[in-house]
Parts: sequence; C-alpha cells; structure tokens
Amino acid sequence: MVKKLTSKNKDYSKWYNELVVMADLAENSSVRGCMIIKPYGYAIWEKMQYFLDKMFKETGHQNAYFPLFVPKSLFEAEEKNAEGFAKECAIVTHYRLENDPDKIGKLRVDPKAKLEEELIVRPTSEAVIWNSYKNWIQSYRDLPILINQWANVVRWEMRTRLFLRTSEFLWQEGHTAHETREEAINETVMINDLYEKFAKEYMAMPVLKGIKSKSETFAGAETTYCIEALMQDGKALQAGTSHFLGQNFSKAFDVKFANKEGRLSYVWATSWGVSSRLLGALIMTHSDDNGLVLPPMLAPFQVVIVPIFKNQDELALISDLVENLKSDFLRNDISVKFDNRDKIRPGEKFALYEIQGVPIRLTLGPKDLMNKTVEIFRRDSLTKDTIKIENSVSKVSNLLKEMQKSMYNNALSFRDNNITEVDNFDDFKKVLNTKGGFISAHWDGTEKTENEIKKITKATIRCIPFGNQDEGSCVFSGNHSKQRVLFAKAY
RNA sequence: CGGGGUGUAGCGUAGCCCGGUUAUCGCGCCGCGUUUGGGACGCGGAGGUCGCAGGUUCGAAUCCUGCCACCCCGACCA
Repeated sequence: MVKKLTSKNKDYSKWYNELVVMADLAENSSVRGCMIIKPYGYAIWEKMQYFLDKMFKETGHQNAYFPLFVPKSLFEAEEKNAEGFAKECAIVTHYRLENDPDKIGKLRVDPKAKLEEELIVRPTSEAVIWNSYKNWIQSYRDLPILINQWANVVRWEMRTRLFLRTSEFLWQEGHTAHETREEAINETVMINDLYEKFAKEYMAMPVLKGIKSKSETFAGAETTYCIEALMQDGKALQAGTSHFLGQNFSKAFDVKFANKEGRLSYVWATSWGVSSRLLGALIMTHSDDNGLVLPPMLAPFQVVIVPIFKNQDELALISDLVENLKSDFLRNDISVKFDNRDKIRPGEKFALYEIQGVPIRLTLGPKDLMNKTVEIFRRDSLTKDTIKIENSVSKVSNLLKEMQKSMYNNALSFRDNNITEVDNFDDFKKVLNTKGGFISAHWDGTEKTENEIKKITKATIRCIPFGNQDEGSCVFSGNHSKQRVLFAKAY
C-alpha cells in the first residue's frame, strides 16, 4: 500500500516503497511545489487524456485553447460572483530582465519594464473563456457551446503534495453555455456520469457520486456534482467535479442571447474538470508494496516479454519467436514491450516491471523453447502460470479483461467495507480514528454543524449522495435530517 | 502565514551534544572478469562549495548570528 505520495519522505521504513513507486513517474521540481512528470508517468496521463477526450467528443464537445494569462480586470469581473475564489495566484508584473550592474553574471527585473495591468497566470479559465463567449453568442442559434480545453493551471497553494496538490497541474476544463437551465443541468449531470464511467471502466476505481454541501461548492457555482474516491489509507480524494454555474458567469461577463421569442436572456453555464491528480488517485487506489499496479486499460504497455538466455545464440532463437508473438499481440490491440537488454539480469527486470505495474509479464527461456511454453505472470495477484505459446494471445487477451474487472472489484469491496453507517457522534469519532474511510451519517443540513464537525474531527462532507431518502436525526445536533451524507477525512 | 523538524556525493546516511590527521557507511555509477528461470558476486575506480553568508578560534560539518530551501501539522484547495 502506498500511503504517502512524496519523493522525499525521510521516514526510512516507508522510504523504499514510496520512492520506488515514484521513481518512474514523477519527482519534485526545483520550482516551488511543482512536479516533473517523467516519461512513464506521462505515458499514463496520455492514456487518460486519450480516453477522456474520446468520451468528450462522443458527447458532442470540441477542444479549443485559451491563453495562459488573464488580465487582472477580467479577473475582477468574475470575482464579483466568485468571491474568495483562487486568490492565491502567480502574477506577472514585469516583462523584461536586465543585467544586474551590482552583481556580475546576475540578472534582475528591469524596473522600467513594469506592466500597466498585471497578468494573472490562470488558476482556471472561466474569466478568459467567458470574455470570449460574450462575443461568440448573440442568438439562441449560437447555443449550445460545448468546449473543452486541455491545459495547465497554476494555484499558489500554501501546502503542496506531489500529484495531489502541485502548484502547477495539468487538467481538462470544460466550459459550456446553454439556452435553458434544464439543459445546463443535464450537461452537468451527464459529465459527472461520464467521469464516473471513466473512473470505473478505465481506472478500475470505484467512486461515489453526489453533490457537494454548500461550503464545499465551487465558489461560482449553484451546484457542484462530484465523484469521490477512497484511497487505501482510508482518506477520501475528490477525483472530479462538474459544476452547474446557473447564470452567475453570464451575468458577470454580460453574456446575453436573443431567444426564440426575440427577448434577451442570460445564458446558462457549466464547467467541469479532472486533473493530473487522477494519476495520484490511480497510484493510491491500486499500488501494493511491490510498486504500482496499473489497470490494463491505462498501462503504457500491457505485456512485457523477458527473455532468459546464456548467450547471443539463445537470445537470437528467442527473439525470432518473440517477434512473431509480438505482431500477433499487436494485431489484437495488445501493447507489448520486448526487453532484450543483456546488461540487466532477468531477476532485476522482473522487479523493475513490477515497480512499473506492467499488468502481464511473459518469460521465455531455453526450457520454454524446448516445451513450446511460456511463463505468464499477472501483476495484480502476483501469480505465475505456464501456458502453451500457441495459446498465449488468447490467454493474455482474456486475462487483461479479467484483470481490469478484478482490480475494480477488489477496489470496490475495499471501498464498500470502508463505508460505515454511524448514528451517534461518539461512534463517529471512534470510527474515524480507528477505521477511517467514509462515514454515512445523518446531518441536519446546516453549515454550522458541518463546520463544528470539521473543527472537532477534521472530517468534511465529501458528498451528498443521490437517492438516499431515509429520514433521521443529525449525528451531531440531533435535529431532523433528510438523508444520510458521506463524511471522511480528505486529501 | 503560525507550530514543529531537517539540510553532509545521484539517493539514503554516520559524525555535531563534548571543535583537532585525508569526512563514515550502504545503494547507485564507471572498468575488468565470472554469472543470467526472482533485485548476482569478486577485484579495481570515480564522485564532496558538509544549504548560503558572516562571526568566534591556531583550527569549524561540529560553537554563535542572520538568511535560504525542503519536510510534517494547521489555514487554502482539483
């Protein structure tokens, strides 16, 4: 189990597992709270991007790109509606450097190069995008606008954590504009469902779906829909959000359209996003003490073939066989890596690919050449088997599907075993401190109670699930409660 | 920004309290050889502004002052 995502943990007992897992994925950069995503880690992100992007397009969205810099004045327009949002930003105040006359070889900011108006490095793109939409929308015929952007954003967080809360992160942000309230709400819900599907089918990660309490709702939104995942250490992680923005942004940016009756009306908006935090979620959902465990759908390569040989002649024989095998796999859409390096011994290769979480390893040596067999190893269960080479493609193909399913089912049963129903505050505290996980409890619906509970226990309402209609009395105040909500300590 | 902690080779560390040869050890790295079905072994080798700047001293990794960076816990958050 990977508990903490940090490449510089000094606690020696945890060091090995953590560093080893991080080693191929990412490291802290020298820029405050930023992360360097290494090729293998980025390959996983690219897979996520590919599948998400496909899903967005299948639901009628298009990609576009907007600028990194947001003039402060645009930001102020938004701020009226989104009070308190994203005040911790990086700000560009100057546009030139010069040689420092006092210190040879050093540079300093040219004081003459001060910008008239500061530029904010986007913490999110609502301001720039809505400023454009204003010019793009005149009539109901221009609607809906369904745009997604793949981008980086910067938030000057006080505390950062690799993958989960870096100063700069990669994400996609969707920004849509609609004719009616109903249509915008449908979009918000549809995207939240899409995120759930992505988490389940690609990441093999079960999530809870619901809406946020008022205090956890995005500052400019009427309603925030969310998916919440549970990590192996019992802490919750917000994995994605989809916001119904009402007319807040269209009013702030004065985006009106002529409707069918010829009257002017403000457009209805949504925004939604998931980020490179999903990489962290993936790691912390599935990894074990041997390293990463990747679901086949997202593994940069699904199969690695390790040859065992004593000399070049043996390697040549094996290579011939493997080349045929490889093209069979590729024809069946199975990605393969053949590691024929002779500088590293097989045992070390086994360990390395386990760290990288490659779903299936095939081992081919002299014994197998004689018997026409191959050893097959699956990463999630760490089990080995020997199969006939002629059956390997169909075996691997089936096994990949089975692993994807079983990884999800394992994560699901872990998650479900860590949702505890609680009916009094003593149990609430006890469960939180011993077992962790989600606590399903009644809540009176007030912000006051939510804050008190947070203060005492550090647990927050992660989501208000759909379809819980059992009434009861609040676990904290004893007042009437419409339904159970889910509390947890969160990242 | 508040509270606590840590900075010694690419990584992880010993030494610091009580100043004294050429700064310790492991991993990794380079070379040669033997190995190769679960992280190999032997021999040889390279690698250091002891976070930075001042100070005390015959002498500072070690003591003093200031600064910086990072980590953990809060506040903030995808």
